[in-house]
Amino acid sequence: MSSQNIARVVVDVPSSQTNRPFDYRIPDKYQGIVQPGVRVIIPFGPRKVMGYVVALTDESEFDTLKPVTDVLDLTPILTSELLNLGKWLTDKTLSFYISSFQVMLPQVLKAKYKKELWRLEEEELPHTLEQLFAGRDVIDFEEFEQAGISYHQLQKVVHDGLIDVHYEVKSKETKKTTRMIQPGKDALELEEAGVDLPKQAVKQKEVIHYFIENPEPVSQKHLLAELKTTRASLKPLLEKGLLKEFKQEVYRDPFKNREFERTEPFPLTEEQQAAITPVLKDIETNSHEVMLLHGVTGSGKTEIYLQSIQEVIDKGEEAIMLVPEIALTPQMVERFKGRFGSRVAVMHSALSAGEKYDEWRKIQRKEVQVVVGARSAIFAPFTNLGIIIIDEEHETSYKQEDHPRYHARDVAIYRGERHNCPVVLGSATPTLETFARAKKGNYRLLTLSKRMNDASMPEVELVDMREELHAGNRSMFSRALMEKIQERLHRKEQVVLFLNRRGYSTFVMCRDCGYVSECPHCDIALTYHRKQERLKCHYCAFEEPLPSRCPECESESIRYFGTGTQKVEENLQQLLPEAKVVRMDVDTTRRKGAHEKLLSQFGRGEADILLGTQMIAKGLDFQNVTLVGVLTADSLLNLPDFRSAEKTFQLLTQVSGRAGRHLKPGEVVVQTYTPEHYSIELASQYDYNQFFSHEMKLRKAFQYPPFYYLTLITVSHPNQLKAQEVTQKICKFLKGKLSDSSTILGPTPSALARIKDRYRYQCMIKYKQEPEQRKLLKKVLHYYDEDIRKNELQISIDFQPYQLM
DNA sequence: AGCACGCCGACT
DNA sequence: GTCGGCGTGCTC
Repeated sequence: MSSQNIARVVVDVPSSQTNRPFDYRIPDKYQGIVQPGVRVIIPFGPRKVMGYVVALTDESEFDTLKPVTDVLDLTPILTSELLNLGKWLTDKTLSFYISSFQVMLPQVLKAKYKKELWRLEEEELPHTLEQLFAGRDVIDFEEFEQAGISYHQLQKVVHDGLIDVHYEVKSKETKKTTRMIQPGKDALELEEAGVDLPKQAVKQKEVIHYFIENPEPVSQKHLLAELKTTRASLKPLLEKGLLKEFKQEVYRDPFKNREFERTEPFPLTEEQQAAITPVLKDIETNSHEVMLLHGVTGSGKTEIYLQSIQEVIDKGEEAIMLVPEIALTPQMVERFKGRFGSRVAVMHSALSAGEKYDEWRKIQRKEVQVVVGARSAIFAPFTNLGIIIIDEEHETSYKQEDHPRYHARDVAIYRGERHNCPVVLGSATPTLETFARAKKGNYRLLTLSKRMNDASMPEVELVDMREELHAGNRSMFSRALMEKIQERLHRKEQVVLFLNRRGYSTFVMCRDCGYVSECPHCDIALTYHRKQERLKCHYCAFEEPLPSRCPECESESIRYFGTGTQKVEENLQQLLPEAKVVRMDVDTTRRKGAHEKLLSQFGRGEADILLGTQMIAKGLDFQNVTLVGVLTADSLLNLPDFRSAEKTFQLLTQVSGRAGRHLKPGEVVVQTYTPEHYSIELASQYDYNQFFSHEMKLRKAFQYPPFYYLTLITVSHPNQLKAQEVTQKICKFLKGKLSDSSTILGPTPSALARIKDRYRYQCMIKYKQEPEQRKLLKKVLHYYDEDIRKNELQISIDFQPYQLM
C-alpha cells in the first residue's frame, strides 16, 4: 500500500470554476486523521477556506502542493455512501459539489468566515491607518472597509510586512457539555480515605459516602444539589485523585418537558395485514423494492409504518421516515416517540440550529435507530438502513426549490438500492407519476380501501357559489354551510374551515378606476398586511404604507380585496358572535410553538371553529370534529399549472379526511364556482381511480408527465430584451440538438415575468428519452459562464419541476 | 467567490 | 510619472 498522503478536497467556493477537487498535501501530524468525509481548512489562493475531503490519493498532476491547514472532524461527517450520493446529486441536478454536500448536513457544520487585519510591527503606520487601529493589534476587516481608506494604502503596508490580512474560518459547531464527576478509586480506598479526613470535613465525607453507595458518574449539578453543597467540597477530593471529572456532551432535548405515553402495536385488520406482509418480507430478506401504499385517509397507514419500523429495529437496522413539513405536528411526533421512545430523532425546521445539530449527532453516533423528519432527513447519516418511508408521497415540499433541486423520493430510491431495503411511498392521493408506475408494475401496489373502525368517508356536499350569488347571498359563506355550522355550535361539536389562500392573497384595488397596487420591482400585486397597515411584496423586500387615496385617480374608495384568513375570521365573528374561532395561518403561527399551542387549544375544545390554510389540511385528528368546510375549492384550479386539477383533488381529499374519523359521523361542505369540474366532483365521491384515468387522458393529450418528462429553464436578466434573446438562443440550440420526439416550448415570459427588477423568460423541454440532455445543458451553462458570473444573467435549470413559475 | 495582475485614462 | 477604474484569469 502506498502512503496516500494527498487529499482531494472540494472547496467551499460555489462557482463553476472551482467546482472540482483540489489537491493538498497531508502533513504528518494529520496522517490517519484526514480521510474521505472529513472537513478541513485549506489555503485557497490568498485566503483560507473550508472544504470536504472526497478522496485520498498518492499522486497529483501538481508537483508542489500546499498542506492542509487544519482538520475539523476526527470522524468523517460524510459516510462514503453520502459522498457518492453527493456526486450523484451534483450530476443529476447540475449543481455544485459543494452545494450537494452542504445540503446533507445541519446548518451549524457550515463554516463561517472572518477577515481581520493584524498589526505585526510596532513601527508607525500611515496616519489614517494608525487612527483606525487606535492602539489595537487586531481589527475587523469590516471596520477598514467602512472607514473608506484606499486599498492601495493597505496594500503598501501589507507589502512592507507591517500588517497582515488574516483569514479565519470558524466552524460554529456548538456542543453543549456538562461537568461529570465519578470516583477515582474503588470503594475500599474511598472508605479508607474517608476515615483519614479531618473531623471538620463533614461535607467531603458525605461526598465520599455518596460515591461508595453510587459509583456511577453523576453530573456535578445533580451531585451538588443532592448533597446540598458547593464545588468547594469537591475540589480537595479531585486534587487527591479520589474523584475524577470529565465533560460530557449533552443534547438539547426539544421534547424535554413532555411525557410520551408508551403505545403498543395495534392488531392489524386483514387489509392492513395483507399490505404489510410484502414490506416485512423485503425487510427480512434485505431486498430493495419501491412500494406504493395507497390507502384512503384514516385507513391506518401510520400503524403499518410503525410496525414495519419495529421490525427493522428488531433486526438491528435503521429507519428513515419522511413526513411533509406541515404534517410534522406534535401529534405525529408523539406517535413515534410513544412507540419507540428515545430511539427516535426528530428533524424539523422549527427546531433551533443547535437542536437540529444535536438530533443529527444522535444519528451519527448511532444513539437512535429512527429518524422522523421533513425533506432533508433523507440524508440522515445512517449506515445500515432497513427501510425508508415517505408519507404523503404527493406533497410538493419533497422537492427542494433551490440548489441542489432534488426530490426526496429520488434520493430515497437511490439509498434504498444501496442499502438493499424497501422504500415505501404512502398516500391517499398519489401523484400520477407514482400511481402510473405502480400500475405498470415498476412499483409494488399495496392498497388500503377501508377506514379503520369501520368508519365511512364523510358525505361531501358541493355548493355552487354562483347560485348563492343569484339568490342574493353575497357573503363568502353559503347558506348550507352557515346552517351546518350553527347546527354544530348547538350540538357542541367542532368545525374545521379551510381556506386556500394561494392565488387569492389580499391585494389593494381602487373601486373607481380599477388601479391595483403593484411592486415597482416585480410584476406582482402587493399584499396587504393588516397589522402594520402596509403593503408588502412577497418576492422582494419592497414595502410601502397603505395609500389613503388612489395614486391614479385620487379617489378615496381604495380597498383591500381577496379572502385572507383575517377577513374570513372577521366575517365569521360578525355572523356568529357567539362562536369561538381559532385562526391558523402564517401570521398566527410565526412564533415558535404557536402552532402547537393553537392546536392543543382546539383539541381541548376551547374553540368551536378552527380556521386555517394549507397547514390544517394534514394529519389533524380531532374526535369532536364533525364538519369540514372548504370555502373556495377552485382557487387552485385557476393557477397556470398543468397539475392544478391533481392538486385540487389531493387537497379536497385531504381536507375531507379531517372529519368524522371517530365515532361521530362527519360531513363536508365544499363551496365552489365550478362544481362540474371533474377534480372537484370526483374528489367529492372519493373516486381516485376515476380521477386517475380521466387526468391521464389529458396528460397524454397535452404531452405532460407521466407520459413525458419535463425540464424547465428559466432565464433572467435586468434587460428584458437580453433575457428574451438568450432564451431564444437556448431554445434554438436545443431544437437543433435534441431528438425529434422531444418538444421545446419557448421562449415564453414566465408567469412571474419580473422579480427584483429582473425579467424572466422560460423554455420548457418535454421529452421521453434524452440521454444527452444534461451534457447539452452543461454546455449552455458553460457558454454563458461569463455573463452568469457577472451576475447579470441567471439561468436556472429544473429537472422534473413542481413549481412552474 | 475573492483576489491579483495588468492595461488604460485622468490627475495631484 | 502614479492613482484608481475595470476586464481577465487563477485558486491545488
